[in-house]
Amino acid sequence: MSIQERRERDRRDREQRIIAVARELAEAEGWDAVTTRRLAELIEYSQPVLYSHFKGKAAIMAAVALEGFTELAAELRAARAAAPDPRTSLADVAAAYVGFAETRPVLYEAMFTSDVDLTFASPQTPAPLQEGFGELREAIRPLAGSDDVDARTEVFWAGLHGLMTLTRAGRLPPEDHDRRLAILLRQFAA
Amino acid sequence: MSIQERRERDRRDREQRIIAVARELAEAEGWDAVTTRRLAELIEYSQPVLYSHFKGKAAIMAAVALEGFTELAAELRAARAAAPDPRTSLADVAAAYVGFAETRPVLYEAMFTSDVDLTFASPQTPAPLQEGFGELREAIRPLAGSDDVDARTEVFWAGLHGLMTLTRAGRLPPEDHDRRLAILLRQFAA
DNA sequence: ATCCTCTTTCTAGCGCTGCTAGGTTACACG
DNA sequence: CGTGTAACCTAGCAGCGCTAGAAAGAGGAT
Repeated sequence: MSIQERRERDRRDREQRIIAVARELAEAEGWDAVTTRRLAELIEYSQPVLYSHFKGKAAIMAAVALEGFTELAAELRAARAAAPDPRTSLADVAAAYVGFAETRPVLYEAMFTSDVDLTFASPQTPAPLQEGFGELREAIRPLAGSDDVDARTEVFWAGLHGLMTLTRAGRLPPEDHDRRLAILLRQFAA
Repeated sequence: MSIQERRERDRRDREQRIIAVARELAEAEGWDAVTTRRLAELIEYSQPVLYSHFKGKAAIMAAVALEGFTELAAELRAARAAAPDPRTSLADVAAAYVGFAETRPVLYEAMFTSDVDLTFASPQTPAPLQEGFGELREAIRPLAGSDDVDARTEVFWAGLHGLMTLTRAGRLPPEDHDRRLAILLRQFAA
């Protein structure tokens, strides 16, 4: 038994290494630099080994994205927990979201812009995704009024996401970012 | 002179054909299907001819995107012009924006999600881009209150853009789309 | 200790991509 | 009717994601 256990452990370790290396490479040189050949070289195995762990390159990106969702959820939770009252809670959670997108742009890209197939808004949705959305929702809830909380959360999220993607793609001038965020917050705090 | 004129006209025609064919191919099979080889085959010239018109594939996509911006601006203008009073004008313009993104998703992708290098929010910004944004701004203006109109427009735009991209990427359930749009509109009509 | 088996891993290669160097063809002009 | 130049194409480079089939290695049985 122990031998097989060791093998499975080694496999899991190697899989983790693939994910970690893919992430590091993406963060250092962008997703375009993440090729199966370079990944193989970095993990010191041949290319086909990657395909014994993942269905393809997209699946590797999805695995990195999942890590991102876990971290984002943790940061949103921390921001909400640290907020003194519900009034500022939304601003703090929003700031955490924006901070995440700004400091980990490559991760954000894999999570939201690239079309890795992670199911959203469904029972099969992985837990970290639901948790992240949940933090946003709880920050919105006290301010939701008569609106459906989920729908209102989705709209707020879309606002944040739109601001981040348009700014990063050079569609919005970065210098006015804070002012725009303040306007968005005011719309939803009212 | 006439000969050279004819040649220049032919060149312009061919350049337009490249753009048109790229767009058709993208709309029929998606941007992944738009390869330089297939484009060359469709315009019945060899591959290098493309590079005598455009710096590379990205530049071809940018040209298609520019067509998209022109059409979007026209549709937004029409929607605003047809709106009876400023109160409904924003809703109509927003509906036109959403309609554009939904009926021409491939164009929308080239315009906003792919990173073609078109300068935004700058004096060098091509006219169609400025016009499209201008239509949104004029629809927002009567409702802006004390906010900076540009900033408020940008936030509203980000909201629309976020809703469209998240929905298209499968991050938001399509069936609640109208409800979300209504919430966004209410936030900005207040 | 040796053989066999089955898993793991690698080598090699397919068909594709964007892009370009260098040779060929066609055409306006003297 | 030659000639210089501009237009164009053939062929190929280096890279991509992915995979078939050979080689190597580890475990169990004799």
